[in-house]
This record gives sequence, C-alpha cells and structure tokens, in this order.
Amino acid sequence: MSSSNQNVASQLRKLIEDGHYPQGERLGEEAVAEQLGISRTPVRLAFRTLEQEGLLKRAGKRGFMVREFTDADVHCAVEVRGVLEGLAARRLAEHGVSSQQREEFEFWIHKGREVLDKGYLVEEDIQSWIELNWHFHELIVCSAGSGVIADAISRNNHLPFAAAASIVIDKGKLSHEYRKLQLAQLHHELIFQSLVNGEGARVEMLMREHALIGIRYSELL
Amino acid sequence: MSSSNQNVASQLRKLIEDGHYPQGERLGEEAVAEQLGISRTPVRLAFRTLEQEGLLKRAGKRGFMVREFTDADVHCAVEVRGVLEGLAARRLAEHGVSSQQREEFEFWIHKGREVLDKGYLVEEDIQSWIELNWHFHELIVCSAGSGVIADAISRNNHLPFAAAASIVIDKGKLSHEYRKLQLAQLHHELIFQSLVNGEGARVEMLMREHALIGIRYSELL
DNA sequence: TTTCTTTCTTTTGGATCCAAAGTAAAGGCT
DNA sequence: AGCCTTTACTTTGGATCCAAAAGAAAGAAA
Repeated sequence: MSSSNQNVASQLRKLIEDGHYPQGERLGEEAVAEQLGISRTPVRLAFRTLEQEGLLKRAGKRGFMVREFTDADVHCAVEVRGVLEGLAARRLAEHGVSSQQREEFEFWIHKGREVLDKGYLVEEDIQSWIELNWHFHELIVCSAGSGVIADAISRNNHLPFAAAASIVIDKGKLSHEYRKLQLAQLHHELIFQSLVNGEGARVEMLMREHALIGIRYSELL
Repeated sequence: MSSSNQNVASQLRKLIEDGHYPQGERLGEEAVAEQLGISRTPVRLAFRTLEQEGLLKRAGKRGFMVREFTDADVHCAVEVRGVLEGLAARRLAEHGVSSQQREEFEFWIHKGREVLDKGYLVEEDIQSWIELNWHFHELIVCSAGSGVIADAISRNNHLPFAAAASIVIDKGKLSHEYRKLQLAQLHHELIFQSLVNGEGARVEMLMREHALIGIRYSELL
C-alpha cells in the first residue's frame, strides 16, 4: 500500500468526506497512521495540509479534530465560490476572450447540449456533466490571468460541499435533476455570451447566481 | 532558540516576505533547517503549511520554491479580499447588526476619528491606524456568521500584499497618506451606516471599493 | 564533438527514537 | 466526601537514520 505524501492527504480527505471519521472527532496521529498502514511522519504532514484546507482544526493544545460544518458554513462556502468565480469571470470579460478560449468555451457548451438534447438523463450523463461542468468552470478560473484567484477557489473547493461538482445530488430523481442541468446549461451559455461581449458586471452576476443552483433551486425545479 | 511548529512557519513567512529568499529561489529542507538551527522535521511541516498558503509552490518533482508574484497577482489578491469582505459585509447587513456589534463598530470608528481629527499624521498614528483598521475589518468578517468566509480571507491575507494592513505604504509622505486614511475613514463610516440600515448591496459595493484604496488611489490622492 | 548510458551525489520521504508537554488517574489531605 | 497534589500514562514535537528517487556528472560509443 504505497502512499506518497500528497496521497495520504487525499486518502484522509476521502475518509473524512465519506464520514468515516465523524465531525468533531479527535484524530490521533498514531491511530490514523495505523489505519493507513504507515508511520506517523506522513500523517503529520498530511494533518498540516488538511488543517490549512479547513477540514481539520486544532483541538485545544494537542492534536486535531474533524471540523464541524453548519448549514451556514455550507451556504457560505457556496457563496464564496460564487463571488470568486464571479470575480474571475469579470476579469476575463474585461480583459477579453481570446479566440482559442472562445473555441474551448464553445466546445464545452456543445458537450452540454449533447447531454441534454435527448430530453432526459441517464446514469452516465451525470458523470459526463460533472466533467464538462468542471472544465467550463476551470476554463473561466484559469483564464482570469492570475493564479491567486484560482488558488482561493481551489482551497475553498476542498470543502466537499463547495465544489462545483456538487451540483448533481440526487441520482434517484433524474427527471428532477434534468431541469436543474437544463438551467445550468442556460447559465453557461449566458455566461459565454456575456464574456465575449465584455459585459463584466453581468457575467459576474450570472456566475454568482449560477453558484447557487445547488442550494437555492432544488425545491423550485 | 525554541521554535514550536507554527512558529517555524511564521519565521519562514517573515523571511520570505522580507525578501531574504528571493522569489523563484529553490528552498532545500536541509538548508533552511540549518539556518533556523533546527532539524528537518519541523521545516518539512512548515513547508506544507506555506505551500497551502500559496507562498511556496512545488518545484517540479522535488522540493519547493518561493512563489513569484506578478502585478496581476497583487491586484487579484486585493480584489479577492474585496469580494470576500464584501460578501461578509452583505451577509451581516442582511442578517442584522446586533447592539453589541454596533457598539464595537462605533468604538473603532471613534478611534479612527481620534487619529485623524488633529488634521495631520505622526509616526505613531500609522500603527494606531493599522490596529483599528484591522479590528474594524475583523469585526465584519467574524460577524458574517460562518468561519468559512473568515478562513478564505485569512488564507488570502497570507499573501503579504493582500492583507488590509497593507494600506499604509509610504511612511515618508505622511501628508500624502493622510488623505488616504481620511478616505478610508469615510469608507468605514459609510460601511457602518449601510450595515445598520441593512443595505446589503450597497455595503458590499462599498467594501469592494474600500479594498482598492491601497492600489488604485495612490496616484490620485 | 555530441549523445546516450551509467554511476555517483544530493535531496527528499518514511520510520523510529527520545524528550517534553498534556491528560488522566490515583492517592493524600482537609 | 470533596478537593488538591503528585504520579503515571498518553500523545505530540523534534532529531536522527535509512532507503529511494531525482539530478548531476562522468565516461563510453557513435
């Protein structure tokens, strides 16, 4: 069971997200090390990384505990992503979209149409959407002209419920999710329009609203 | 020379900010450990922390290097703080300001008036302003009802040029800086007004503009 | 002379050990 | 019996050691 340093952080992240360690539980270095079959050293390194990511927090004088998240935290994390992606989009609009970026946008928008054009969703579509959605957002963030915004978003996305991929929740009610993705696709296309038109204020507002799909639209669609 | 784990990160942060290690320079664990008079272990831990903070980045397959920042990075870091503090302020406005928070705001605004009322700046005023300014911003961020926003801002503030404290730059031209702080004070008071009036949109806009004082107002004031 | 390969050096990752700090527990005192 | 003190145990922080990987340098072949 080889585990390079970053891999340990990933494993721990997954264990926490999967609820293997309940929120608020205290994590001992020794215990975690034993569970992963490694020594304490890489665990200690991973703890520092996870602490910065906000998944762990210091438990008093000694050790770490799994951070507890309130509903307000979830809402805020989504809003944080909204304002940051909004900032990235506005900068891109103000700076201008290159022809290559334009093509990439069109490619991922086309992919989105492909998923939705048949009028309903199947299981595989969810993974397709997650991927194209990720690429679309990544394209905006990476085109903002500075890694600082990308970093801030990336750090925020370490909170599992904050990432853009968390749009699709309920795999049971696919017909219900279809309308959600339909709206998300509409957002994508509006955002693309605004970007190429250089409408900074509008694209920022659209991005911010787009981020809220996961938490404020569920009961309405 | 005792150096607890977090202290090592602080020391390294300071060394980097002071330009002791030039941007782009590769940092060896052994070398840094020797300079700080400690062993490699705490240095390795600190590197992971600094990496997450964005001050270090991985140098290829092996080791870390001091991250290089462009002008765009500086600008973005300030804008990131602006949108995040703006989000925090809007949430506070929408949620309502408690009477205790109101008193604290009034206290720090009063402190600001004290600094500026005599009509000019002296050396000591700078430190006073940095402190009251910090408290004012901290009050907004911590009142947003979720640690997630505070964390995001805190992480961004690890970039030295991004922190709100970086408003005062030139200690030589104090008369020049006076007008800047005068405007900042005006912002603070407008922000306070909007907050207590529940004007979410306005206070968000004000906070965002307020963040830009450090980079967009210098040549105009 | 250039390039590919092999060897050697440097540096990092992981494991283990020791000391120090924290916490829990036991015992003594009021 | 309750509380304080002292003791024992647990857990973390730092140092050192070893192995593996990356990089550099040297040597051989074309």
